[in-house]
Amino acid sequence: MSRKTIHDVAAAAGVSIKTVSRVLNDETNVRPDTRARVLAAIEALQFRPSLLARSLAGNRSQTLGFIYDDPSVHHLTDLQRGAMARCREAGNRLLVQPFVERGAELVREVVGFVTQTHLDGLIVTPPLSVLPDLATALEERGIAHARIAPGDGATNVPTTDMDDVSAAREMTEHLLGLGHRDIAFIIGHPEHVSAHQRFMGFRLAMEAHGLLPPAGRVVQGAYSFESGVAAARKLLAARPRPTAIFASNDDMAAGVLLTAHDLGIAVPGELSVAGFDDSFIAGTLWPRLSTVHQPSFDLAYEATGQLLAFLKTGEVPPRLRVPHRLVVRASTGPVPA
Amino acid sequence: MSRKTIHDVAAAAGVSIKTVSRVLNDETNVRPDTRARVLAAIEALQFRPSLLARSLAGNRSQTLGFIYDDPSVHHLTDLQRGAMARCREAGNRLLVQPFVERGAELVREVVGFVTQTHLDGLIVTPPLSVLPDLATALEERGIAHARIAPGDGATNVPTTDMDDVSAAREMTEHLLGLGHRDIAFIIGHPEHVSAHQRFMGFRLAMEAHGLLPPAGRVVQGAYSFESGVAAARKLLAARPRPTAIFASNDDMAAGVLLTAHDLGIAVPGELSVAGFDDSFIAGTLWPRLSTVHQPSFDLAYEATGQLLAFLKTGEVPPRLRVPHRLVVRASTGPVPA
DNA sequence: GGTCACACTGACAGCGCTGTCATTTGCGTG
DNA sequence: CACGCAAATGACAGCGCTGTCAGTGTGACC
Repeated sequence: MSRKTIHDVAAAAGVSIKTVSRVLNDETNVRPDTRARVLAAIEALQFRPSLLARSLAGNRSQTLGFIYDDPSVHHLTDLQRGAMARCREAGNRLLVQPFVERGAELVREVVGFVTQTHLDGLIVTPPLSVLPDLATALEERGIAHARIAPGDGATNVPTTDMDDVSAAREMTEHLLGLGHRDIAFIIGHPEHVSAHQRFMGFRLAMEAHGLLPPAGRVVQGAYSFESGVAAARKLLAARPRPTAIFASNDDMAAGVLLTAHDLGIAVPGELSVAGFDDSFIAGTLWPRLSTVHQPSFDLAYEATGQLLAFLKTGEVPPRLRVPHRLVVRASTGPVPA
Repeated sequence: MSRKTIHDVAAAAGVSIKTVSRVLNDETNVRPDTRARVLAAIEALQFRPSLLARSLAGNRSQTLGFIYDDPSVHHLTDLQRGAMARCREAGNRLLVQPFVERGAELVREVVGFVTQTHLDGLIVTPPLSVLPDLATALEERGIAHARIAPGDGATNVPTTDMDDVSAAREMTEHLLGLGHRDIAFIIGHPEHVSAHQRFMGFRLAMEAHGLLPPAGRVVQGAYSFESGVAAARKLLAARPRPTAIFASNDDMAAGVLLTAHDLGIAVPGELSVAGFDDSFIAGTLWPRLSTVHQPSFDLAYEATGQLLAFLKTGEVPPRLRVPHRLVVRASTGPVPA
């Protein structure tokens, strides 16, 4: 089948290609019966306008880029789904692309990606969203983008995030409320601001109760399942053991849970375990994981919506803070006697 | 920044745009020093050719589509990663798009998607890869595509799959070898051929031992975690209980495991649980899940490679069967006394 | 030194659309 | 019924490349 073009439609409808173009783009000043005739021709020919030609001529590609470099599978999947859903609604496309480089090389790659593919804008997910040189480069070049969870500090681009500090504090208070005092904490990947913020929330809550996380009770993780296992091994080898472990995401919490089971430690009888994210995995673990619901899908959905709005109006919407909520399930319980 | 074009480069290098184009496309018949001059100009201007213009003029978009409609998160993620990795290597882009429609509507949507975006080809994942009318439509319209796990039956397009029947048989034999006779089975989503093939493998192995799956021991699932929970509830309510449950993917097996824990049934002491896929989740569950390693990543990686090769040579490579392997971990054990 | 072949280079059309601007049409008005 | 004006429509350039084909330079050879 040779491709149908706007010329075929124009010929079939007995109008000029420009009129077809007008109908295609829902422009005004087309008489209803002309429009109907064109529509009929489009339908009859099964015509689909070429997005390439459209983008090239119109200087808008109706395509957004989604860039990531995330070690946590579930969180990322949800983000991608959210961005894609919003794009679909708006009739846009989403081009997903991972970037593992850093520094000048990353900037080159990303800018090249945008330039080559005529992207209208970019959804920048953590940890890429925190990199200052990338942010600067994008702004300097006038590349529209939305940042997801870039940390505190004002941005002059559409931004969505959640309150990681408060969320972590709430979870810590939940643990404290259950009587725990010796609470261990597994920090997330240091490149993510969320890792620092969650740790901050934890410390704030502890301090509010006059507690300091004792030496050896705070372990560096990397947001991956494996790093959760490694951290748990270390923490659970100590004597006395902490009575609770707060892992700063679900994937790491899953590692803690598994390790506890391996060591024959009852959860939550002897050890409470808390996660963060409420990703798919949280509900599949046993015992079901107490966690903080992080609306990853919404975060990306809203960011995409904001970016689209910005593209249309040119106005930067105020930072959107998506609400979280504590989800207490079965993995946390009263401190053992 | 206004976009740099091939004209800018041509002017800077003191050659015609066509020569720049030649250098860009690694064509022959460019004198080395001319080439060097052009390359230098490209570098100096940080020029990136527009893929849109290229595709439009050259009639090749260097972009593949990846279409899916999969209820199993992990399997899909791995497929996408595989396809993306292969595309990257080849300097292509991958446009990921879900399709939930069926029948004529699906065909319309997919064909429209390909036409609009000038896709060079399509990676068709299960269950879309089994739909006969989609396959026919794509072939009729000459849309190059690779099918992943489309089931038996010859195809005249690049195809990759694994031997689901044998794999399920091996897992069943593993269970039989542990002394289990009363083995329950949870079927996958009926739209996927793999669901039928895995069930077939199970039955074949049982029959080889003179066993028939007793009534009520075979339950329909849908490849989702929730369907695994529902199926397990049903199966574990029966008296006597089966001594083993073979769920035809990991997500459902996770549901079984959780349900067993909820009911206080020891795994593998009182009940063995087997999965299929060896997805991310399998290693995070407790006890660690015995499963069949399905190389989802490779499946998509190879399919993409085959499609790319087909696009280049026009020759349909023979169907590629990616090897699987039984992964015995901790969730299966000897039949209880 | 002339000829020829071949490596190299460039001019130009055109991919399928949209933007700009000119032109035509339709309709109310005096 | 001519006139004026807004609505409707069309002609045409051009987005940034590649394909085609014609043209130019260069060296080998007699």
